[in-house]
Amino acid sequence: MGTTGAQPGRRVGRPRAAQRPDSGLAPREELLSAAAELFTTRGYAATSTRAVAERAGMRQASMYHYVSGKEELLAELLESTVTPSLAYARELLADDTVAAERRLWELCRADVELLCAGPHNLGVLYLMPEVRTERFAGFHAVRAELKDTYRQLLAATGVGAALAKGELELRTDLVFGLIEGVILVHRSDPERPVSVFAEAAADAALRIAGV
Amino acid sequence: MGTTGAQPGRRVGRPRAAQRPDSGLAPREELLSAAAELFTTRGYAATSTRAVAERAGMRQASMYHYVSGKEELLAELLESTVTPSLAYARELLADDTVAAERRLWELCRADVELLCAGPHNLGVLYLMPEVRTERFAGFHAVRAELKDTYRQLLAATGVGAALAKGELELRTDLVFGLIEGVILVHRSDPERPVSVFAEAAADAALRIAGV
DNA sequence: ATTATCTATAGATCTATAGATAATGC
DNA sequence: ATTATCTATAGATCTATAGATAATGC
Repeated sequence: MGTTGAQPGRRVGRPRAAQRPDSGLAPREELLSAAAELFTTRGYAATSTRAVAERAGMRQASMYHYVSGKEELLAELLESTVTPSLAYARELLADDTVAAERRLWELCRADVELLCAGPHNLGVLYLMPEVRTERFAGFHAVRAELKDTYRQLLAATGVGAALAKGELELRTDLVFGLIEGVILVHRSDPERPVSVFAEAAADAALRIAGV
Repeated sequence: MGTTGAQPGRRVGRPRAAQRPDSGLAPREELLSAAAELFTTRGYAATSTRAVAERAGMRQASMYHYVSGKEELLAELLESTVTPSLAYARELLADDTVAAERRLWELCRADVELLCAGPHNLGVLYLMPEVRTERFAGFHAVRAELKDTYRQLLAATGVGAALAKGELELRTDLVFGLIEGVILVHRSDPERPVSVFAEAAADAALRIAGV
């Protein structure tokens, strides 16, 4: 510990120019949180390093003490959303005490919950054109594995087992697309309680899958 | 005519510095087409006026002869996609010789077709954070009307008539969200023939609606 | 001495305007 | 004369680095 977690009072290093109420977050986390808010609301390219740093309570140049630049912030935010998803997906895939239909439903529900939860709608990051570049290959790899787990779960259902390869792919794409696209729905009415919404989306996903 | 439509050969005004094979498009259309390609692939903020102008075959400054700036290009692209949608939606809403279920399906199908068709995936424009700003109020207004038409069609179905208000809104949001989100699915596999894909998406939408 | 910050700034953009130029039209 | 372009550029960014500074740690 030590370096993480903001200690109150006596801190090493030159004091910040504009100090603000202690957020309790370590500087790097403050930066990530600021980036999450700004990237999701204004977009990645439209957000300057100055805006991120200033919102995290430090000057623009100080940011480089913690991260190599804007790209690193986005890469980390992307991976931090998709990695827990994949971990849970694998757990579900391995658990054959529960029917595949039920596990697929649960995966959908959990993912919507994850994407819509948190103070900022991290899911919208997935939709940004900038994310498609090679720079975020790490994220893409994890995401592809997640999608493959969806496919395997779908194939394990009664209906799925009977599908031709192309048809299975299409349905996987539709289900996965619905789950990721559902962020847009959430954005259109953020008041709706996430848990109810996540269940409705999971129901919808299974209907789309034809399960 | 006259000012629209590129005449071959003798054209008024200083010749272009770098002339290229005549696209057959009027300069403004060339700019819109260039913007469509760049905005959809790289994102709005990440696309410079220079990139747009140069791709349209003219120098950066010349662009201002035709448009007031980047925002106008985006505004026009947005409205040009949603307006035909709304026109068709109203036609369907008025046509009571066909069952509401069937009309809703047809609207979904046509919208997916429209969003995915064309050389560039215009639908992804809807997803960009920049679009949420006041500047694009015109687009938002038309889009809201389109969504309301979805709602009315859904309410006119056998199932829809029986729904409570909140439930109807949720299903409208899910259907509308699926249709707009489906762009992501298309993007993940652009090879799939659009017409087949559009029908699959419309099927999925009705299943989500519970119709 | 080490650390976390700061200020200052170089160099690379990017947007929008001013004013020149090279065609056709009359 | 009118038009469509061009070149040039001012002014506003924005990113990333260099080097100074103000704390604590030893």
